Amino acid sequence: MDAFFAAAEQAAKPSLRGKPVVVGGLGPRGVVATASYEARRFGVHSAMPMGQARRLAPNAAYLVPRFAFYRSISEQVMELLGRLSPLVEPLSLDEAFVDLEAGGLADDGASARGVGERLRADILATTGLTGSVGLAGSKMIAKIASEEAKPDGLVLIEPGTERELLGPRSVRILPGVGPATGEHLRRAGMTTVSDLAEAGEDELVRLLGRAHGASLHRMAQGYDDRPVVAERDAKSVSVEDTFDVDLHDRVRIRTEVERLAERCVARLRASGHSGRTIVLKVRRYDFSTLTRSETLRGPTDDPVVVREAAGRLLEAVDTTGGVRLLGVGVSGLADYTQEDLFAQAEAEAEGERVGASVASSASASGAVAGGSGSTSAAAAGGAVPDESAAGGAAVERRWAPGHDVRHAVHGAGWVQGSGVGRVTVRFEEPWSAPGRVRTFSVDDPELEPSEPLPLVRGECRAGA
DNA sequence: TCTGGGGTCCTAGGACCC
DNA sequence: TCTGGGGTCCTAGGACCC
Repeated sequence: MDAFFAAAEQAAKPSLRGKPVVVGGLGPRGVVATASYEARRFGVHSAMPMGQARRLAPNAAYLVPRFAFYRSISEQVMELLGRLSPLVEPLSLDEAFVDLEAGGLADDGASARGVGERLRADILATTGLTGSVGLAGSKMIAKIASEEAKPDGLVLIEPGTERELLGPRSVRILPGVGPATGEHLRRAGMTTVSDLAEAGEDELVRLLGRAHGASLHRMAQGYDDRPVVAERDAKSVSVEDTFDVDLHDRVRIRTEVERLAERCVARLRASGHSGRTIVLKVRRYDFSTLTRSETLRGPTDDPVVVREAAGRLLEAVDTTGGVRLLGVGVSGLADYTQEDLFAQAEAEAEGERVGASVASSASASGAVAGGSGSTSAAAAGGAVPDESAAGGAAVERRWAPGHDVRHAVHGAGWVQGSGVGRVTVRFEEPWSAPGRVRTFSVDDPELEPSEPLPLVRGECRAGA
């Protein structure tokens, strides 16, 4: 999808079409998630600090991401891809590989091009958004082709022409070559793909390590036989927060870690997993980042166990100077249910009792299955957040820029901005002309948050 | 207004085991 | 009895991707 988040916002908000739109974090430490093509002309791009984007494009519309909305569009697009082939490998909300051969719909350039053009038309009809298609004989080349195709295009790279096409290009177009590897290669005198292709595999391995060197050597020849993989299991679940101002207070840091642990476990459980390794992540005031991890004897999805493990890991971290970011993750995932865990803990406890006293086996099983006993209630009480401090933030969230609202008299609209007790709303719908702006009190009883409207009007999309 | 959040994969060293 | 050769697991960090 082309400039996906920004394009989705423009589709939802007629007044933003043709205008620079920047979607990203609006706090003091936010970065750009997606810039519309209009905003890119000012030099704004993904991962840029928001402050820098505002200097470059002061008149752009700045919006927070609405992931649930983007996900619903993404599902529509992925459904269309699923009609082409059973082998669809999503890379993110807005990008996927499709194995057309496995779908039996295309077996040469002409048929593939036809499928690609029909797909683009279907995506536009279904979502109101444009997508770009790259067609080639491998994932790597198809990806490069899709980059070339953007925005709103289709590029087919005929098998056999890969090397001449890639040769003169920068090493940076190869997947897996980022800033560090690019610089590494430049210092070794290699800047183009053909430089890499001419270098021996041994030299690349010596330079970049076994796996990276070997794979880059193959990619530089235009050779890539990685299959399209439809279902891959998640390997980890994590949550993290960057704070608007650095945290110094050790007690506050501790409670934030505990809240992150709760959120992480909620997501872990929602995904139907448990995990063995708990990871704490700390980014300090100077941006130096460290992780500390602990592997349990068995997988858990118990919030108390994860919270306590994260807390123990924090004990060993020096936070003097301040903390900018905290994160908690769980890896070593297993798809055990809670029942399985209890059964497993019982079994292990039984096993331990055979050779040990009852007292020591009880503490051992606690270490495995978690302190789901007496510490639970106290810890849950301690984790209740201080709501009074979050009052202002709650108002901000309720009227976040870009979010949909409904007014009893004026109908559907979206928040253009808010502050000093006022909220400014533009009243328009995806299919309407650009609408008018009105301002209300933040506690106006006639104004309420609402769900995003579909971008394409009407129910019958299937015939598209 | 200087740097998000969610992931994946790889490497390297040490412990441990046979 | 001056020092092997694998293999696996764990931890920490780094590069990369969207």
